[in-house]
Amino acid sequence: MEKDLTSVPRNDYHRPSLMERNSTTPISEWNDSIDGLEGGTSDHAIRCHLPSPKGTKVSPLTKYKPTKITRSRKTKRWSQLEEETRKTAVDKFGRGKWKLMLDSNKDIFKERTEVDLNDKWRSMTRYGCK
Amino acid sequence: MEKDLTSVPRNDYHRPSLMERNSTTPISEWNDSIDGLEGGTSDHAIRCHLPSPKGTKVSPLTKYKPTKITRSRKTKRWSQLEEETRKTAVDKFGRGKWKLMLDSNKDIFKERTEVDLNDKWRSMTRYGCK
DNA sequence: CTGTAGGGATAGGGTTTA
DNA sequence: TTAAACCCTATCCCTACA
Repeated sequence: MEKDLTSVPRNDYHRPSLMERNSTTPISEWNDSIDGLEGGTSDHAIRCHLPSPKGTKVSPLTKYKPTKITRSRKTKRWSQLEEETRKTAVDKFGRGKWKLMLDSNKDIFKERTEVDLNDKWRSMTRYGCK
Repeated sequence: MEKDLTSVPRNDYHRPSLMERNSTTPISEWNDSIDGLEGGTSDHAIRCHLPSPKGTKVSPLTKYKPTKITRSRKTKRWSQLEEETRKTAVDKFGRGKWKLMLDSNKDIFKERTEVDLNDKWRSMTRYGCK
């Protein structure tokens, strides 16, 4: 079953849910969470990377494994105006008030979500760039 | 970064009552180190300690418009011990007896609320995984 | 009033694209 | 390869209701 690729805006709230997107994805959400002792002196930054079970249960006949994760949105780089607005909004409302920023600048962030704002903020601060 | 950084150490976090949390919502942001893999015992010495806004502007009588709030707790993933304990407790007391579970494991669920337990249960069962 | 259920928003880990 | 952009969902907060 193919999905429609008409670049649905994010209003379509059909969540494909990993399983639908990639049927070989193991349902390992909490079976091996190693983030145990974080209360206090958490000092382990190494996540165990278990071997991915990919390929262990794939029938040799069904070689057609469309891992195309049909993104619902096309990648769109942040414009200067958007970045400026976001920066100002963070100074004004504080970090984390993404919804508020969004509502206050609907026209500018027309195609962005709160998560996008958060993502942008993260990528901007991740490497020292303010 | 010119944002105010007020870190709230999770360990010393005293969970106030609902009313207390509801009335005085701090505007402060927690210190966000992006990496999250800091030693924990090496860099928590120098922090700006802003005066606590407790009791400065609370007016229980007027319930103004529900303003957007900021989080007062930093996200903390459930440890394996917590999950195990919760799972056992569910088997023991039955689902929904969050307060009971909480009281029976105060030491483990030190920083969790009944709602947290419920939330965890929800996320665990939300996708068919039990 | 206490405690639970559920909706909604954010934080952070992961994946895909450029 | 790296980083930006995007996705997924665990966690948190609030409100309604039993």
